[in-house]
Amino acid sequence: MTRKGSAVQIRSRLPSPLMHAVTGGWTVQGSGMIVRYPDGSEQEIAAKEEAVEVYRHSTAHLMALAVSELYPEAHLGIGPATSDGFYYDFQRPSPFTEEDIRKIDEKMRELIREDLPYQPMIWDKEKAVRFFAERGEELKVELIKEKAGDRLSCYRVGNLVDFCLGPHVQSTGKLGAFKLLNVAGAYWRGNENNPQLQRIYGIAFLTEEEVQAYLDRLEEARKRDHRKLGRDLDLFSVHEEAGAGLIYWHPKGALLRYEMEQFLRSEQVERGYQFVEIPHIAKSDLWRRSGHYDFFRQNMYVFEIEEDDYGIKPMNCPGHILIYRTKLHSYRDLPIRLAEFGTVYRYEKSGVLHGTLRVRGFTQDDAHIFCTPEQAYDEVLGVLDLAELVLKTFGFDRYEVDLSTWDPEHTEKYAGGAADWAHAEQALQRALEKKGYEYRRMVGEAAFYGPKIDVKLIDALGRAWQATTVQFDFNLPQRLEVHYIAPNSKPHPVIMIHRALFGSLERFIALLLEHYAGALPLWLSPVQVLVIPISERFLAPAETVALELKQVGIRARLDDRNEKMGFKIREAQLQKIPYMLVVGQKEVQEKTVSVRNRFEGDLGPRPLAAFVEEIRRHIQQRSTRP
RNA sequence: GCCAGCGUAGCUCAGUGGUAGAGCAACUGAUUCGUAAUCAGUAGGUCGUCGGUUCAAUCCCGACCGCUGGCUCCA
Repeated sequence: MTRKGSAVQIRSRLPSPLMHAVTGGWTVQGSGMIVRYPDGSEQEIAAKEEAVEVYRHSTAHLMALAVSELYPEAHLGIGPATSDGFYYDFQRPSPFTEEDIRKIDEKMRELIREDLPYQPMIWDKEKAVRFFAERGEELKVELIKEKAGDRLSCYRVGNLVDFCLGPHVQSTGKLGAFKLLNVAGAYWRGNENNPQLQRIYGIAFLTEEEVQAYLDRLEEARKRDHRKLGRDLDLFSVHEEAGAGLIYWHPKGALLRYEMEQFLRSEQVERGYQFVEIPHIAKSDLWRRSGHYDFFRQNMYVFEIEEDDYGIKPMNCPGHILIYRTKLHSYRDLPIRLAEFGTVYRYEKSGVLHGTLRVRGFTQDDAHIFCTPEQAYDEVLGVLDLAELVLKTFGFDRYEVDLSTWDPEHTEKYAGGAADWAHAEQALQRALEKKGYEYRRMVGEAAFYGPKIDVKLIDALGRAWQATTVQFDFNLPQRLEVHYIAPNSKPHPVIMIHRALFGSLERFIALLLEHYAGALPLWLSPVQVLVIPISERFLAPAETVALELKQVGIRARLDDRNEKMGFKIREAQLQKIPYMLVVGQKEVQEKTVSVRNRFEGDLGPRPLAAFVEEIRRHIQQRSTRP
């Protein structure tokens, strides 16, 4: 799963919207779970992962049975296991209330006590279709018609019969460690145009302890929620009167962004990137030519100035292209790498907004690489190298890598020709393999304009969010005539690679906060050192200490409030300030400061110069700890 | 956008068809303190907004705004 020396992790194939499974604690040989296959045969499952999946799936059936008994008017959708539980979709005229969920939970436990068997049956397709049609289970009929062969399996538990591949546990008495969590609307078969069903989510594990552990972790996750940390640490705010999905960065948050930008700016300059700046709005002429009005208009904010239509930029690419196009470029000039911390605005549906993870205005650490086809592979590799440095520097060791390719069945949906796509995919794939990353190939997941590599990071609740992205673009160079002069002195279309490493600063900061539970690495901490005089009598020497720290570029603050030291330390701890320096009688006499670290507590006194040396080293090295 | 839940002081949360409370934070004063909360006092809310029902609405109903968990979509 994890390649030696790298840190790639692929999550289970059916991700839950909630958290990952709690693992560990499984010591017995074999799972001890006997499952029943469609042909009636039984077998003990050895692997815990498989056992728990069956357990969850059977719990989903149990829930469907409970629902069908309590609410006979409810019809069945699908009910799979997820990475930490299960869900089942129901079609019902009135929504499930929280009271309904409680009743369903109770009913399930009652049915467990009845120890009802899961009985497999092999039916003819015709019989199954008739059976479900008679029961009014039209969704099941649709599924069977589409998915089943001539013979198919169904399972009966109580009065519930479900079209299902199995296997299942022997009887409901084997189940019990579960909890129903919430109800959500979910479109039938994931299509927005289909009717919306009601999905009931639950968690299920092999033991009650694991269920509890999961709930505890949910509670823990709430504490590292970036929205809470952002407020508590005074980093950013969102304002109802100003609009949803628009982030206001406070001084401390802005400082964090500044540090991140400084870091990445210098790394990019070292690697031959050049920084540009472009306006935030452009006339519709540009968006029309770029194709954004055809493909992205529903996400754009448009308005009018003196009878001309304008659009706020949803992407930086056309702007960078305008700069590239101001002169003819020889193949000798390439690659040209134009970078910008570019703020873009996109209309996002209100229901998808989420803290700073999904917003309507955000700043990308964007760059566009203009190169020749021959240079593409090296450029992609260079981007991946830099991406790895970024993720490592910020302490991320858990991420997913996807290679999104086009759908070869529907090539007409895409810009660019087959040769372009093949060449680009190969460059991406070769670079991934060179880096030794384990990745998932996502066929048909490419943008219409080109294939891409995405790196996704995981939030506190286990949800994956795209950060780094490397995308080829066959659309813009063509539409906006982006060329270079080849050795044969003819213009050739340039290869354009769009890339972002943080993805967006807003999103990356959210993930960073959740990753560190707010205790940001020293070099990123808005306040690095808090100087605490023991009482007002030592205000003057403490002030001197703070001043000396500031003079050498350390972000130090003095807590000059008339409070007890313990109180100040408590607040500093809650603010996750990396170092606290206590100054009192002893320190003044001995010409030292007493150092306290947020993780290690009191480290004792030492000369200020020694402390400065140590902390500057950590800052310079961008240590992720302390 | 859709489904469900929620919106009371800066924060966390009580509460009621008869115009609202606690803790923390803030402010004032006292205290001058040795590694996660010193004590006392003061002030602070058109109960998200707008409409409706009612003699009377923070509470009941509706719309809108915003937030949360999903779905669809995405950096």
